[in-house]
Amino acid sequence: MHNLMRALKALSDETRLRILNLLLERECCVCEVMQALNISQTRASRNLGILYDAGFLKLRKEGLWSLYSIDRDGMPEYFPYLLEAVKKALKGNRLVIQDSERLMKAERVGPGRVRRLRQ
Amino acid sequence: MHNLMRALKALSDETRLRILNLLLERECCVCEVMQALNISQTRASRNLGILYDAGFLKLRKEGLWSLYSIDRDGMPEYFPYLLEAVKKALKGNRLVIQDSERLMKAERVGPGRVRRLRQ
DNA sequence: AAACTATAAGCGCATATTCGCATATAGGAT
DNA sequence: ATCCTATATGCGAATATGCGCTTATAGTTT
Repeated sequence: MHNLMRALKALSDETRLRILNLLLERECCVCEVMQALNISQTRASRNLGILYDAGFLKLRKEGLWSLYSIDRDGMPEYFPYLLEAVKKALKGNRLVIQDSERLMKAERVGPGRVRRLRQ
Repeated sequence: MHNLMRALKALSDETRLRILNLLLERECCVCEVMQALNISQTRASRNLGILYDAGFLKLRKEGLWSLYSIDRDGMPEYFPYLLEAVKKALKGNRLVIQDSERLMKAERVGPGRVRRLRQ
């Protein structure tokens, strides 16, 4: 019950739904999430952490980068139902389409350079 | 997206998950929920209302009673995935089993009499 | 070694959520 | 009409959540 609640709480937030949408496409590092959603580093990292703690994501470190992706093998057996619901509900959503488009243009550079690029 | 968030928020609460567990078995009035979960009238009513607003429940009035049940026909197409996840996750949970047992013994009497019975 | 970079975490503030108490509402009984 | 009953709602207090600012951590480069 507690794990279910944590999972549902993790999903019931716009930022985290948008992040999940990205990760349903492919593995991302924190700075790619920043760019795709156009949010701060703190916010990207925190919300990735919440999805991670809830059991949706796995983490792979590569140099300075933290690469998050959906943990299809490690998640509880009922999680795929939640992901399926999210996928269906977000289908065609304007915002998440925009995010996905920005992800394609995103570069794997850190927050420092992202900040410089924005100006 | 907003509807999805509201649905997920509605589900990410222990009281409401326990209520949903009852309604997955059968239609209930507010006072039956009170008895099964052993909670206050306010709390039962409020949380039923939240599940209702999120789109999970339908309401049928019968005299003084408000009879809530799962709105299988009226809910968005992706809701059943959420319900399936909840059902699987709660399977075997000690607390919800207890709730279900107390529901069987519950009587369709209002909070006044419930209060008297408790003492 | 020092300087730089990507990410994580502490802290404080603003907002949201939950619940109980009290009260309102509305149907039923007398 | 009044009284009783089942449910809903306004309000306030306690708690939780989200985010930005700042700083810490740890890997990389020079």
